[in-house]
Order: sequence, then C-alpha cells, then structure tokens
Amino acid sequence: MSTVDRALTLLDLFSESRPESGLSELARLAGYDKATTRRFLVALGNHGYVEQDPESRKYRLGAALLRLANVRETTFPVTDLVLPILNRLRDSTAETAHFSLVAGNSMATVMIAESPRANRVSLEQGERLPLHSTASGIAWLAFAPDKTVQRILAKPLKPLTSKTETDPERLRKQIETARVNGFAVADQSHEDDVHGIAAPVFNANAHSSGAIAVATPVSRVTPETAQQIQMAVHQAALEITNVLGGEPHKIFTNANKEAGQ
Amino acid sequence: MSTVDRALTLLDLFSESRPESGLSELARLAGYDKATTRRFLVALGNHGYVEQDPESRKYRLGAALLRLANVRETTFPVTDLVLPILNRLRDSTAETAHFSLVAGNSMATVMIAESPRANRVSLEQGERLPLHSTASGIAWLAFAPDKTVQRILAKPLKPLTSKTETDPERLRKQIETARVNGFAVADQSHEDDVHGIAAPVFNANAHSSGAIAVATPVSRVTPETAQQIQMAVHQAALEITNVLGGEPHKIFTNANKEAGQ
DNA sequence: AACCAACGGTTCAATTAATGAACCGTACAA
DNA sequence: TTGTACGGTTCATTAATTGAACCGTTGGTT
Repeated sequence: MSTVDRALTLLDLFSESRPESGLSELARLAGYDKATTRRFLVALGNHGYVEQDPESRKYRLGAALLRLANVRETTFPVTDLVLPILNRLRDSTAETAHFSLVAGNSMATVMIAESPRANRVSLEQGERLPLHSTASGIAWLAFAPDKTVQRILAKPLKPLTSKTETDPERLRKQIETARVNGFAVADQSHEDDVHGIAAPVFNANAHSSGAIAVATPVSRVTPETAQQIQMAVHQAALEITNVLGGEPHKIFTNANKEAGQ
Repeated sequence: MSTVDRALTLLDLFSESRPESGLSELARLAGYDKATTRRFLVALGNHGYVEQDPESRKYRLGAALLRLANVRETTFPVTDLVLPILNRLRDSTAETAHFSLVAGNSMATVMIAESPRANRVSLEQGERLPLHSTASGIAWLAFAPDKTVQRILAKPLKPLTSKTETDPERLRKQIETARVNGFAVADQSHEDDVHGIAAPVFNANAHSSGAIAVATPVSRVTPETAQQIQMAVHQAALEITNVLGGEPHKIFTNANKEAGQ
C-alpha cells in the first residue's frame, strides 16, 4: 500500500455518524502514527479536502470536495440515473432499497429509498458498514480482486450479532456462493431482525464498484418474498451497471485481477 | 511538497472543461513523470476518487467523491448558506456574482448567480482560473501565506490579455493593495471587456479559503458603480465568512502564517 | 493543588518508499 | 515502412516517509 493510499484512507474514515475526528482518534482508526497522520492531514488540508475546526482542533471533510463532486456529477451524472432505478426497486418490493459504494475496507451507503411501510429498515446516508457482515459487502467481495478478499479475510471478523460469520473459511464459502448466484444474502448477520439481499454493480472499470441491496425486517421474509426480491435486486443491479457504463458480462472473467495493476 | 500533496494535485486538474484526461496528458499538466502519475492514479482509483474509461483509457473523477461531498454537505452545509447571499449580491448589483474556492494553484468557480441583464458576464461552473489574472485570485493571495504568494510569483505569469500583470514585483504591489483595501480589482486582466471586483472569505481555519466576486462588462463600469459593487462584495464576503465559521477580524493578524504548519 | 493521562503537535536519525530514464507493445498518420 | 505518441512497466538510484521520544496544554481524579 502506497503512501498516497494510506493518506486517502483517512478520508474514508469520515461519515455522517463520525463527521469530525481529532488527530489521535484518526491515527488510532487508521492505525498510523500520530506524526504520519498529521502530515497526511496537512497535505489533505492544503487542497481543501479536510479542514480543521480552530476551536476543537478536530478535523472534518473540506469544501473542495464539493467542487470535485460537482464536476463529476455534471460531466458524468450518476445520482440522476441511479435514483429512479432505486425508487423502482423500492416500489416493486415495498422494502427499503439502498445503493452502496466501497470505501476503503467498508461499504458506504450513498443513496437510500425507504420502504413506505411503517415497520421498515431505516438506514443512515453516508454510513460505513463492514464488508463481512452485510449482503452488500459480500456481494462486492464476490467480484473483488483475490488480493482484496484475502486482505479482508486476514483481518479479525468482528461479530455484530450472534449470526455474524467470523470464520474466514466459512466466509470465503459464502463469498463463493454469492459469486455463483450473482447475489448475496445476509440473514441477521449485521443486525438482529434485518435480512439483506444484495447484488454487485459494475462501473466503467472492470471490477465491482459497489452494490445495490434490499433490506427487510426478518419477520416479513418468506421463501417467496425472498425470491421475488432476489430477482428484483438482480434486475436493478444490471440496470445500474448499464447506466454506469459497466459491462456485466465481464463479471465472470475479470473478478480475479487486481484493480489497475 | 509531499508525495501526498503531489498526488492530490492530480484531482485539481479535473474541471468541467477538462473532465477526462489521458495518462500522458495528466503527467504533462502536473509536471510529473508518467510512471509517477500512473501510481498516483492507481492509488486514487483504489479509493474511487478517479476511474478510468476502459475504452478510451482516459481518467476521470470517481463516484466516491459523491459520498464525501454528501457527508460534508449534510454535516456542515455550505451551499444552502452561501447561495442566498450570492443571490442577494447578484440582485443588489444586477451583475453576475460568483463564489470561488482555491484549488491547488488556481481558483475554482463553485457557485454562480448570473446577472439578469442580457449583456452579462457568463461563467462556467467548476472552471479553474489562474490566481494572478483574476480579482478572486488576487483577493485570495492577499491573505494567503507568504510562502504561497512567493511560490505563485516565482512561476511565469501567463499573460491572458494585454492588461494582464506579468511582472512579479508589480503583482506583489497589487496583492498588497488588495490586502490594505480588503478587496481586489481586476480590470480586463483575465479577459477583455470584463471587470472584476472580489473579496476574500475565510472558513473555520485561519487563512482565506476562497473569494466572492462580481464580474461586470467593462462598458458598465463607472467610478460610482464600482464603488457600489465594492461595498456590496465586501458585505457579502463578511456574511459568507460568518456562515463558514471564519473570523474576519483575524484577517490582519494571521495572513502570514503557513497553513497548518 | 498535585497528579496523571490524553490531547495536538514537533523533531530527526533510521528506514523505506518514491522516482524517472529507459523500456515494451500498440495504434495511428504520413 | 517509418515515425510518433500513446498507456503501461521495470528497477537501480534517490529522496521522502516514518515513528519513538519529545514538548506544552487541557481536563478530570484523588
């Protein structure tokens, strides 16, 4: 992992639930030395990608990101294209649908279409979730480079519920199953009472860039609804891959190449 | 300049008018070796901050920026706060007002409120403009760290019109005048027939983060309108500094400290 | 008020990663 | 066919990154 990679990892640590962090906190989260972390933050700050509250001395994401996101959105719109697909998925399943991008070693929820029902799964935008406990994460891992999968499996797999898979070998089996099926299922492995079905989406690059998923209260899951959701999710994933300029047929041929190498 | 700094500079090269670039093009623009540039792009790509078109092999900004901008905007909104001020400035002057952030060695136009008149100055969102030829750039330089000013002055000052200041010493005088006045004037120094008045805005960090400006067709500039615009721009700059959490009274005490060092 | 732990930030010799000239294969135009 | 420019890669040389130890400060505990 290059120095630049490590510096960029700091940006991935920010989310809606942790919008500000102190120097030591960031160093701890990223696993870097304080001095190193600070040099990275200064470099990021020089470009406006992070800024520091002068009172609390905490760091937060910077305003320059607005410009970049703006350029990206106006020259290659995604939100406008993905949102209708997400809404249609929500409508056809009557459950909460969400679209996630991979951010470092986790999935970041980028867009959410909430179920109209009173009893529904509610998600926080921008929230970062682990790869190993979520359907989206496993769906992404299923088509991620081997090296990445190995790196994730090598780390301790933190149990979040009693059903979280913590054994690397059994998780690898789950990932392989997801690759064969084209979608992943997470039955209460991230949160009790929540059942997730996810399929990977591919952008213009060869590898998977994220996942689309439907999260259901487990009380409503039956074999019939599950299958219906699987099909809807799979269809939506293909549509998103399409608007992102990805090539779904590459799914089974390019999954084991390391990105950009 | 650190390695991380150099890598981040690549992001600053993208704009609405240059949303995609090839490897050699980026290397040339940034002044790096091709191999170095590519390693940076791979690192940026690993985090989704750039992506590559598989056909043309050109690089563009990545989708992960949307997440970061989203987190930034929802936890620390700026657009919502700045836009009304910008619109009011446009209304009170009946000229095109715009808000720019510094991006590397240039100013990036982030928000625009166009004049209602038929003959007006029209700007492109996300466009990157040089520091030395624009009112916004000079306004920002007036409160930038000395080292930064020296770095800019050391580079060749590209003439864009017959009135562009290309002599480093005379430009330094202009910058000092802007510091004393609290605003900068650019009379056709960036484009013929365009007259600009800009004032710096300050964010939560000590140094200036950008500038707000009004651009006028030179035919409408009189001493009276110029003074009216100066006052309106200055007032708007104070308001924006306020909503950004900056402290305008630090202007004259912190301008000569290098950012974050 | 004395103590202590944790904070943000800094220093510099030891270490490790970045660098770039030269290279390959390819695509396209003259 | 030749020439040029492209994206991408290699590896000995070089230059930057690293992190333990440090400083001063803050805020809570005894």
